[in-house]
Amino acid sequence: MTATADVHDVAAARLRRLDHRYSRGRRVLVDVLASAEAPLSIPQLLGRDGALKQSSAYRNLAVLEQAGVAHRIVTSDEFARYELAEDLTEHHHHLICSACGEVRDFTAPARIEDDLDRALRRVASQHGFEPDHHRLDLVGTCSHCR
Amino acid sequence: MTATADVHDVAAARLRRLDHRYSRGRRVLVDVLASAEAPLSIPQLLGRDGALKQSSAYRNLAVLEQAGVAHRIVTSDEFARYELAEDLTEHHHHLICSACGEVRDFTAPARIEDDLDRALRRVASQHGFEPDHHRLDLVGTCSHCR
DNA sequence: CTCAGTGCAAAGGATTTGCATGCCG
DNA sequence: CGGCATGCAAATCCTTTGCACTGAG
Repeated sequence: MTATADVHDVAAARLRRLDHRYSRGRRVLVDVLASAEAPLSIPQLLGRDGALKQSSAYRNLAVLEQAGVAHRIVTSDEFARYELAEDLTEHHHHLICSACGEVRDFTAPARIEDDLDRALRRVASQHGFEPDHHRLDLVGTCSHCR
Repeated sequence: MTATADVHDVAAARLRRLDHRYSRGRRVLVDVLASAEAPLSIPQLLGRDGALKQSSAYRNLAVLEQAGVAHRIVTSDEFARYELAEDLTEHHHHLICSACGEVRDFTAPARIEDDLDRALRRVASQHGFEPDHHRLDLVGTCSHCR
């Protein structure tokens, strides 16, 4: 599977749908996000590819998020972090280190996910709430900060 | 039950432990948080009690969080929000409206929670991660914004 | 050609901090 | 009294925006 190529195809298509171009800067962002093992902050993104410029990165990440290509998450950390949209990766959750702010991906057993989804749908309907997605994070201290 | 009084006692004790005083401003913050049905942003807090001053509120919420009395949460919203620490309320989760940013509390069935805890503990140990707590949010659109 | 995308520098805005004053212990 | 707490205003710092320029279609 040429997963990365697929991601670019999808990204281009989703941007086109909103009359946006899949420019070099946006492609680089998607590349970096696709090769990351966890959500990245803007400083981290800029650090991973010197061609990225701060203001353009902010702008393009906003566009990518609008288009459903990228997803923005905030921890208690000072920076927002970005990752590829879930349907471009796989459903996963985050280990968040409250000491250093780092985030790491993990997946939960399917049975847990299923039960959770069912329960959340029930709760949502009780509150007249239209569910979009759930967010499950484990907050604690990473092995490095212990 | 004089739950609110208890909360103040606990708050005072936890602050004292760090050589901090349970001043008037801090008491007011705890009062407002205790009577709220959801996490509140600083503007919301200031609005609920005119005696609260912005800079002191920020400072005192930071102190209350350090002391384990209050808990800070961030949504995709522009403001951070505060609620009482979980052991002063009861374990709950949040419905987060991605349209207006409002947050509402809900609780999940005990079986779900138990399964989740077990699964998360397993995942954490696999990653050499020291778990503190989990965070489960349901993101979507509230009845008001639909 | 035209108009979205880019990059620099300046502006915004939530949060933090300096400093003089007030108040609890 | 001594030191933390307070409040105003000024400073910070992540993020957004204005504007002139570049590049994709």
